[in-house]
Amino acid sequence: MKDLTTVFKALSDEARLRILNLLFRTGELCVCDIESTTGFTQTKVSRHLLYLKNAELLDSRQQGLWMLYKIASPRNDAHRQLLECLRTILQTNPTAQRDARELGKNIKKGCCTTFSTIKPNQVPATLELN
Amino acid sequence: MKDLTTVFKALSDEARLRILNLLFRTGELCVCDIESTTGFTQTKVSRHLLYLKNAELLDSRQQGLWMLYKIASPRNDAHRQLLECLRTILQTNPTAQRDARELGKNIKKGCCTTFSTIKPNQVPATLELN
DNA sequence: CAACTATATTCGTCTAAGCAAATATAGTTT
DNA sequence: AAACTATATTTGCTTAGACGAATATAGTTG
Repeated sequence: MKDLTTVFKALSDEARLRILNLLFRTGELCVCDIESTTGFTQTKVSRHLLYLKNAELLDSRQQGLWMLYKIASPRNDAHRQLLECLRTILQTNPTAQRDARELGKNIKKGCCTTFSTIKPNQVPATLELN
Repeated sequence: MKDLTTVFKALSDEARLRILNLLFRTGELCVCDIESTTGFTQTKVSRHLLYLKNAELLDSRQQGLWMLYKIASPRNDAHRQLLECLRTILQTNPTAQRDARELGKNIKKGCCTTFSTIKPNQVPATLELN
């Protein structure tokens, strides 16, 4: 039960839900992309990413100076179901949709995501403006 | 997004998850059934039930002196998916399973659940002792 | 209506967790 | 190696929320 409360605690904060949403809609982002899209301070983004990673909601890998984060690959069926549930819920959330549009602008301007799986010329449909 | 964090905050506490689990496995319970099964104080059970109800995770109805709580009926698709996800996750959790067995004993002894939908002679399979 | 019972609420205390600013760490470039 | 950059961690402060004990409320029974 300890694990479960850890996961839900990680989800019980607006900043963390917004960060998760960006990652659900892109695939992989560095800290500064999240910073510029949300307007959060660097400390705040970094702290919350750690929180989400401890709850096994995110995986990360280092790419040179950048640390790239993405939604965790599912550990088991329950884990997979939870992640799918989150994706669905965030899909229809107004704040989450607004952030997605903002991220779309950032990517088109060509920010750090050039190091990530998403290139400026490959903006996914869910991020398109309008 | 405010609503979402409210829901996950409600889920981010072990006591509340244990209470939810009992309700997923029975259908409807009064406060004192939850008290005797979990060993929580009356204040604690009552407070957490309110928390869960505010998050629209529970519905309640009054039956004489007793207040009966049950898992909320889904408001929409996302809500339904979340509740199903929770049910699945709790199904395989060791603590949740232990509580279910404890509740099974209580029901067989015939506690307040005689006022509820579950009668001592109708203990559901998921609550059977071995 | 008075005693009783199940549940809800208030109160005072204590711990967890959020935040920004400052600092540390580690990879990169010159 | 020195300057630079992206990210992580520490520090000190402040707020949210968990708890039990005590009390209030409201339905029930005699």
